[in-house]
Amino acid sequence: MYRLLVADDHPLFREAMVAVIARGLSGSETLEAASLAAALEVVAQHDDLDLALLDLGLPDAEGLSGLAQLRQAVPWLPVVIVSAEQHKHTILEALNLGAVGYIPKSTPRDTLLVALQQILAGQVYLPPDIMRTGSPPASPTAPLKHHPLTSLTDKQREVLAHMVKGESNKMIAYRLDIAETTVKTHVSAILRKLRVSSRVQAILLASERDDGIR
DNA sequence: CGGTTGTAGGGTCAAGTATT
DNA sequence: AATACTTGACCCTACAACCG
Repeated sequence: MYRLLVADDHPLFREAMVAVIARGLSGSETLEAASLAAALEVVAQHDDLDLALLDLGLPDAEGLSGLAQLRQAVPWLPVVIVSAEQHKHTILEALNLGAVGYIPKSTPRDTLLVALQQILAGQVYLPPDIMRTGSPPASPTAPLKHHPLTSLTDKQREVLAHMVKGESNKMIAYRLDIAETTVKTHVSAILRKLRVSSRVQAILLASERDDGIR
């Protein structure tokens, strides 16, 4: 079915992840790595991997450098970060480096399975509670009038508000009674004005300044 | 399905010109 | 000088076609 790589230096957590995957994604094969070097070795030997779960605390990788190295080695392989850290800027940075998701280690087993299924289906997973609360923004004292969100038009803010709710372009088009292509254009403009490269990053930015889109 | 590019219609505003 | 009209630039919105 699926072939996944779990890269974590804690054997107990690694084994727990393997057990959860075995139970929830029956028929899947899980490979293990206790270090970044081992993970790079595994991905070099297996070009049929569907997903890699990468811990940020690997002994031979500092912070997100492990993700960067993995992405550089196998750009085709989707990588999801599994970490105890839940700072929003770290998540944003991981997404910038090409991660397809971010799963906190505190995630319940069932939620973890839903997240993995979502990611394997080609979607991006982010924990909703982090998107709502998260860490303070990089410039907490920056006045709202200088926030890039204020440069958005009313319609663009309306579209962004629906994006924050997790709605697809198709759903947003239905809600606003406009064509889907129109929504896409708005999204393009939003990404350009917010200086981000994906809708997920725009959503994270918007959720930091929730009042800025209302 | 998400995103980009090109095109078109409509609204706004400043600048120029004509009229009173 | 004051007012009204015209013009052109610019922006927003919407859409189709296309790509990955």
